[in-house]
Amino acid sequence: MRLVVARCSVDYAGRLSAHLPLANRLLLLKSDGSVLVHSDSLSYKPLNWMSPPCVLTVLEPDEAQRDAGVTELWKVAQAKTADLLVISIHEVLHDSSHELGHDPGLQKDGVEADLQKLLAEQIELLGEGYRLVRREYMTAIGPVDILATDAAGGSVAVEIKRRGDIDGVEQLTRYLELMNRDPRLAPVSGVFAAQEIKPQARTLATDRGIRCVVLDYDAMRGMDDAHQRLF
Amino acid sequence: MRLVVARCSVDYAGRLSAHLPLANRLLLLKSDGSVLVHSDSLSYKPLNWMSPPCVLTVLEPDEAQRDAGVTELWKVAQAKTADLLVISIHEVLHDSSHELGHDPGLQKDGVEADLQKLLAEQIELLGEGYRLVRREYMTAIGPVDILATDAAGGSVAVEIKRRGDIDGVEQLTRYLELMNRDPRLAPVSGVFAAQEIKPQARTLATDRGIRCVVLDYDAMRGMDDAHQRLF
DNA sequence: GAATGTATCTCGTCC
DNA sequence: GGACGAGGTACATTC
Repeated sequence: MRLVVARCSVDYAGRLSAHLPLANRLLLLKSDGSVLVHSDSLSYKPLNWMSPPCVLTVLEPDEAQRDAGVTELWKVAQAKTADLLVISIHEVLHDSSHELGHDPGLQKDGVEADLQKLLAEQIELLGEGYRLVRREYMTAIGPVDILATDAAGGSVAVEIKRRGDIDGVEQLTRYLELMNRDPRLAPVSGVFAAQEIKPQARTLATDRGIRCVVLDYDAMRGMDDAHQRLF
Repeated sequence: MRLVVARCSVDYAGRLSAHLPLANRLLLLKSDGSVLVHSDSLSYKPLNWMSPPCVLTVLEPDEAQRDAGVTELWKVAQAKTADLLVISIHEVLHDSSHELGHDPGLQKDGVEADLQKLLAEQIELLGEGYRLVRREYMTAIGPVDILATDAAGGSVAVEIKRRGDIDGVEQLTRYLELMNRDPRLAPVSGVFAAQEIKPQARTLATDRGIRCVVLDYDAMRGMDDAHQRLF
C-alpha cells in the first residue's frame, strides 16, 4: 500500500463525469491496483476512486499542463469498463509505501439472519396458536423468510426486515400473490415484521391487508438467552 | 489527517457486532474525528470505521492486554449513538500527520435529472405526436417524472431511471393506479424509460401493459448540443 | 457470470 | 429532524 499526500485535481469519466478542483488530498494506492482519493472529512466514502481491476500509468504532463503547475499526471484505467480517473498532481507532500500482507477479513454477527432465526424460535410472538412450518420456504420467485400457520390453521407468510421499507411490502405482496394461486396453501395471509417500520410501508401494507409487527431484537435475544439457560 | 500503519485487532459494537483479527492495516484519522480502518485490498469500503461525530480516547492496556502484546488501546465512541470501536494496537509501523485544509468538494454531471431534462426536451423520442404536459407532475404519492400526451391525446406517465430495475416498474405501477382513478386524466398509459432495462423489469412492465424505452444518453446529449448550436 | 437482496449502507433533498 | 430516493451504490450469495 502506497500513501501519497498531494495537492492535486482529479477528473473522472465513466458512468458519470465528475471533477475535483485543486486541493490537498490523500491518495491511497492499494496493492490490487485500486486507487482512493480521500479528503480530511466526510468519513467512509472516498471523494473519488477506481475499483480493481485497474491499471495506473504515470504520464509526463504536456507543456500546457506543466505551465499550469502539473508535475505528474496519473491515469487510472478500469480494465473492463471504459472508466477513467485522471489525477493531476501539483505537489507531493508525503509519499510512503507499506507492506501489509493478507487480511483475514471481517467477522460479522447480528444481522437479518439472526432476526429470522429468533422469530422462527419465538413464532408465538405473532400471536397465540401460531406454529412454524419452515424457514426459507421456497417459491418460484424466491424464498419466503418464514411460513407459519395461525391458530385457525391458515397459512401465514412472514417477511422479515431490519428496516421495514416499502420495497419489503412489495416483495411480500409478490410472494402472497403467487402463493395464493397454490390451492394447497391458499388462502395465505401476510405478516411484515421488522425492527422498525416506515410510515409509508405501514400504510401500504395495511391497505393490502398485510399485518405489521415491530420486532424488539434485544428482547428476542434476551428470550433466547433465557431459553439457553433453562434448557 | 493522521495516517497510522499498525499491526492491530479491531472490535466494533453497535448496529451489529464485528471483529477483525490481528493484522497489518491502515488507520486513517480524519480531522472531524472519524476513523477508518483499511486493508490493502477491497477498495472503496473500509473494513471498519466510525462516522463523525465521535471521540477518540487512548487508553492504557491492562495487564492481560499487555501480556497479549497490546501496546495501545484506542476507543472511538460515537457521540449520538452507543456505537463503539476499539482498536488494539500491537505495533506501530508508521505514523504521520498532514494538514490538508478544506476540500472544495465533488462536482457531478450526468445523472437522472439530466436524463429527465433531455427527454422532456426530446419527448418525440417516445413516438410521433407526443407532447410534453409537464415534468415532475405531482400526485398524492409523489411526483411522476414526466406527464405527456400521445398522438391520440391520451395521457402518458413516464418514469425515468438510469438503470431500469423492478422497483421502478412497481413505482410507476403505483402512480398509474392512482392517476387512473382521476377522471380528468384516465385512461393513463405508462412508459418506463431507462438507459438500461433489466430483463425482469421488462417482463414485469410488459405484463402490466407498460411500454419500455431504452434511452441513449450520449445521442440525446448530442441532440441537445445540436439543438444549442442551431438556435 | 448474471441476478438478487442486504447494508453499521452513505448521501442528497425535500418537507 | 425525519422521510424518501438515488448511488460510479458496494458487496455477498445464489442460480
